[in-house]
Amino acid sequence: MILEERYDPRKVEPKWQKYWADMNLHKTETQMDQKKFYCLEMFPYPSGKIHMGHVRNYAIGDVIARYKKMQGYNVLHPMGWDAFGMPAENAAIKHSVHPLKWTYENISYMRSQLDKLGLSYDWDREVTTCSPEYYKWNQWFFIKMLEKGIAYRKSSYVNWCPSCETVLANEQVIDTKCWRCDSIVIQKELDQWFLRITNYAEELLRACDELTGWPEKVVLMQKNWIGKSYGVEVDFRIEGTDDSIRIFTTRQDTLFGATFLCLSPNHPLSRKLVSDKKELEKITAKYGKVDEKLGLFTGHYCINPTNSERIPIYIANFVLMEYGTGAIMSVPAHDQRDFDFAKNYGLHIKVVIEPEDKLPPHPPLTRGGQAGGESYELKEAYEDEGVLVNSGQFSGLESPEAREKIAHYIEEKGLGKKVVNYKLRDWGISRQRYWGTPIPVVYCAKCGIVPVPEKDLPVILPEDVKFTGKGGSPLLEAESFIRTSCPSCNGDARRETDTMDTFVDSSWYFVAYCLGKGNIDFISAAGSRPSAVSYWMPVDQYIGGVEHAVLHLLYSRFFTRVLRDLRIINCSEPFKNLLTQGMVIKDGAKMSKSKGNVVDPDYLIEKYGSDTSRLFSLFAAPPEKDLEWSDKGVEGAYRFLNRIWNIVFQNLDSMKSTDVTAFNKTGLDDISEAGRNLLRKTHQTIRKVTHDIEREYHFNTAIAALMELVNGISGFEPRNEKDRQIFRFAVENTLLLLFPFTPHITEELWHSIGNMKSISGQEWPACDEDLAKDEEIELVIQINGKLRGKLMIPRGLSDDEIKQRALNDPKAIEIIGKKEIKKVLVVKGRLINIVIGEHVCPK
RNA sequence: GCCGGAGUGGUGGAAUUGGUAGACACAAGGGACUUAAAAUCCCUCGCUCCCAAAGGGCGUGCCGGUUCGAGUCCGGCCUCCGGCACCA
Repeated sequence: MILEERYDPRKVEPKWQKYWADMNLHKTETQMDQKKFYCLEMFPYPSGKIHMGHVRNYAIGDVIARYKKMQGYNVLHPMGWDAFGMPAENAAIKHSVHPLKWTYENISYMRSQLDKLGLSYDWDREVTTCSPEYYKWNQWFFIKMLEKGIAYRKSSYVNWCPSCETVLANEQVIDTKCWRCDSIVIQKELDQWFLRITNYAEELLRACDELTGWPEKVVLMQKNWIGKSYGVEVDFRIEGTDDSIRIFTTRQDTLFGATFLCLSPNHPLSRKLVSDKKELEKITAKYGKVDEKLGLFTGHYCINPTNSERIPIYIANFVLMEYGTGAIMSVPAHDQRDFDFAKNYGLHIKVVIEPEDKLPPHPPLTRGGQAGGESYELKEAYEDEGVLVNSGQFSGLESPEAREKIAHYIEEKGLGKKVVNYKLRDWGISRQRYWGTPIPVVYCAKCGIVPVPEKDLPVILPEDVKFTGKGGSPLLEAESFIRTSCPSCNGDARRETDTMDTFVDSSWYFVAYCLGKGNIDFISAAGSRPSAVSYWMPVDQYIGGVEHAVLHLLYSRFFTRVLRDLRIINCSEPFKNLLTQGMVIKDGAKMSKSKGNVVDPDYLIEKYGSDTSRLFSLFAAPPEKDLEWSDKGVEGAYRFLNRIWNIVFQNLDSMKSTDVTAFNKTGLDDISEAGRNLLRKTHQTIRKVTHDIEREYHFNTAIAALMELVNGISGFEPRNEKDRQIFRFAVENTLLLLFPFTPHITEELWHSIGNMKSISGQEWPACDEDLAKDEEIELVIQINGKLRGKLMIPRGLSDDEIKQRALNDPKAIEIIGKKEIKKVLVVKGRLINIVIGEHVCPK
């Protein structure tokens, strides 16, 4: 092979991309007897073109995949398309292009972009979520969940634009207004499908502690999202009726301080207790509005079961129906929201907790004030824990103990019970949209809701529909789709027109990759254990943006458990290790079209090639941190690759004629000092690069180490045969170590020096610790902790010898003078610290 | 408000368990080559005192502490970023 004088990535990169494809080098087989590594990057939404965030994400993944492969793992490294979603539908409305066409054209273009990046994907395993072959299994899982009671139907609220007559996603509601027509968005009640993720709340929470390969931050976010809390439910009898209101609280230590009770406007009792329905409607309309705290007195009272006090019942817009019991006791002295509310409506404020120290900054609280606590003025609620007062038999206890005792008392007296609550809600998956997986049920006048039988799956999403952007989902107009017969009674029936949330698609795609294109089949797999899935799962390394820290990752953990319970999979956690890469920033802000600070990957690849683009993305910051884009930095990366190219080109003849296989450890005595240094540096670099990749994938420092090695090589002039061997050894190892980062140029140079086989099949270099050892070390001399000198000493001196040398150092002698030496500390291989007194030694 | 994370040269970032702060780059300045430029190569590059060198002082957001020794550990602040946000 002939090496061009000048490095031209436009020639080099397509050549090797074709070579790898022709050789089928990235095809992966399931081989049960081989150690495996499943490397996965979050698949993209085919929005049109890839952006720099993708480049970074996939460059990181590709380095890991190629590195693991060189280490002898059987690596699964797949890619696919998260292809259902709203932008396709928006494009249809705006540009009259069918979502299917739009999506597949985008996929085709983006696929070519990924190929240009030289990513080592096994495309035989590609998944496209909008293909019937794929979404059939969304439907099948849904049916299975329906059978198991995990999928269910209930009424819920959606964002609704009255003008467009359509449902809006949260991100389409901008400042309470419709994104397209600026109408005020209202809440509309609809029957929708839910998945009972809350069944798994406890398991998902507990297993968080086993996610040791995840960033702590993400684990914490998941825990907070699940939001477990311990408390009690207590019944408050409504005066003059047989009804009672059940409230939930975590602060039962403040129970004696409850001076009123609040119901959610959506609470079933609200309609019963409020006679003025118009007022109730007003409050209901403001339900969930964060800025206003509104209340409505019901005219009814209830009895605080602990102290028999009669307290008013209010309806309050800020009480959530979805959490706890939809009713709360209000303790204005110890909850700021209740405090504000009480001030607003002139309600009693009764202190039942005092701070233990009773010191400012808390407002002065007079112990034993008159009953009701009106005798002093509070400026704000005291929300911390403390000592109970005005709490009957519990007065004098501290909050934690009081909570235990009061909870026990409540259970004993039959007033309520201890409960655990979670913030996690069931997952609503119904979307009133076209471009998604049809939910496979039919509605029959006689039989009600009937699931589509497995044999009739998939329910195909019809193509001939109209996109107007008005009047809800285009499926509502698709008569031939809607009209069907009931699978149970054969009578006329209507299909469900809602489609599934696209998070369903991405909750199991990593399992689909294990089976491969055309082979996804869980029917024959259920109950048995398909070898491919059990071999590959879990994903060993998952890489993606932190924006998916909660939803996608939590849904995937949930789905994996459902699949486990269906005996399709034999692990509970889908992702063993997770790397959340930082954003790509330019001029201090996230790249976005509106800011005009985007860098176009196509332009970058055309100008510098993908190797340079990859190298810079990996060099400029460690993967988990944000990456500040720098055009100049890209130039620097390009320059570095050029330097390596030039080194190889300039030494081509000598390298070709040097047999590096004859090079070994024997006969090193006659090597020149420069040769010895380069050899040592090479081994040290092997060690450092390996170490940095292993330690949290710190590619930036690994690349820095390679730059140092290249600096060493370029300053080295071989003078004899041994030198030439070392030179070639150093260059070959540079190429091997650099290969996962910049596969094209290294493959080119690898072949140019006479290697016949692909560099991708080579083993990862091993460091020879003997050869990596420094012969001399630099001894740092500190006096009283301050750097005062440096000394080269041979490796392996004893502490005493080191002390002698340091104390004999002229500079040390000068500074120490006649002062007393109090202590001498030797830190092996690093430094010596001589501690001396302030004054001249008296002796 | 609550929960996280981060503050290091002109810039991006290094510094493995407390042990030489600023690796490696970028930018800048100077030089070589060239008719010239680009490219390439070489040198300088935290601040400061000193004509300069030698040498000294200061320096990892701020204040204090522990230690022979602190970017790293502890306490208290400040600033920025991210997540959650009426969850009772």
